[in-house]
Amino acid sequence: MLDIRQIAQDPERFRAALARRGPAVEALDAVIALDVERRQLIVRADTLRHEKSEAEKAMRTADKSSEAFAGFRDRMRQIGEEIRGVADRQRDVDAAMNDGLMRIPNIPDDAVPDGRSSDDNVVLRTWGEKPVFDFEPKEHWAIGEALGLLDFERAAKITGARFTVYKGLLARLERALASFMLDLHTQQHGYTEVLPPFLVNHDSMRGTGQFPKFEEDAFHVDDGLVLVPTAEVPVTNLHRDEILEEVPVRYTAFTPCFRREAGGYGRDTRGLIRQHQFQKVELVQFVAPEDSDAAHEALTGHAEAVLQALGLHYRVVDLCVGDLGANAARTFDLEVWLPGQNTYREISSCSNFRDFQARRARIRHRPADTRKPQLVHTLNGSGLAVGRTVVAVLENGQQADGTVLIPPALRPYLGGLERIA
RNA sequence: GGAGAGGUGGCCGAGUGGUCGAAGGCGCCUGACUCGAAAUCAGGUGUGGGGCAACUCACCGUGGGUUCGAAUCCCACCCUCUCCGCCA
Repeated sequence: MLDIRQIAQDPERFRAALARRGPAVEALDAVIALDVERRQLIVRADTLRHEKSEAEKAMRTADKSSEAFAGFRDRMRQIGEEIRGVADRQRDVDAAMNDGLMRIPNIPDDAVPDGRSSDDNVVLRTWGEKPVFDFEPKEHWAIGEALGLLDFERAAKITGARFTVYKGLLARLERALASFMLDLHTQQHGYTEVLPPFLVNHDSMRGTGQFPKFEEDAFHVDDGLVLVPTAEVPVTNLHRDEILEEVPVRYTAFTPCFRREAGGYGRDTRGLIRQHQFQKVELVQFVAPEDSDAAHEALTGHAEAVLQALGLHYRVVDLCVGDLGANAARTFDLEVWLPGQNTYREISSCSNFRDFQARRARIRHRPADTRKPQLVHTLNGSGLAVGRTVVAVLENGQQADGTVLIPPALRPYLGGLERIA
């Protein structure tokens, strides 16, 4: 959520920044108009309430059987009616303005490149090299099914499309990768491990910006709860409505993620790339505003460290405005090389939200100098998407004989196992 | 699921119809004392909104209601704790 006062103060700045995203600008004018009306109503209600409280002071000491007291009482009834009327309108206007604000996306950082789609993203750097094969590399589902360790058909039977059953060493590989990543982030990068609930309420979904715009993308269960689409939601909301004593705060969490993938019907129908349920190790940071750009670079580096340790070739791209998520001010994607698909695929998305989520979720800290609470900046990134890491390990480690070589760094987590056969 | 207790400022905790944005304590800030620190003493210290400002308004779990007036009374809901039942 953007700050209505900043918008009112300098609407042109916001208009220009949002125009880069396209049609989002129009919602801005409606919100500005509602804000003007809102302020007028506040002044009116405050004036009435002031008159009321002055009268109340007089009534405290007045003789309750006097004529003056009776006169006050009648006047007070009248004021009470007026206040109720103004307050009702105020509540409606406030709700409308707030709803509008909640639907306006974040303003992109000036550094975000122009562009309409992922084709316009800018490659910042590349690590490692494409592995060379003396045979035609297969795609991960072919490798997994040939080994008898991936079962899409039975998953479709017991649940439906876009679900998978992992078996044997592949199930263990997923578990090993998660442990490996969590150990790296907690021991080397200063994150505290968190195991949050996998169901959250609507307030949490609003706090991180998934709602109200993307309600149809989530799986809803009864009682108004929602299956988490990412650990970002429960972990960032850990500190909703709080004033943090110290920043930065860094959390990492391994959770399942559930997404309807509404609108993605034709895409990635085979394999593990686009599932309704997948697992992810997430990195979340709460930092002082002046530190968020540096924290963004650092967090991206923490995600990169996983790929480097696994020896997986990847590149880092700076998302253009057209590809940038609604809540983010800036996002760096990590794209791992998948030889079976002969392409780079997103395996991590590292975003700086600045105060956009913090304002929605009311997450603040006390700066040492002022002691006045101030909104923090929030950041998060996958470190990494575990299912897609399994894909990368399979496709990059595949051998001519159908076996898969395990990256050395991961072997301690698999009892020393060197290859999946 | 049943019975009971409770939700008040950064934290603990008092407050049962008006003089309560709220006693007291802890914590924190400033000053005194000290070479310095601790201890002690004095003062200060909630959050958010509106207004150029003086100033003003709201907020005691959430939402309604009663009343001239509600932290305080009534209703609904949410959450926490204790005991019982059930259960991985």
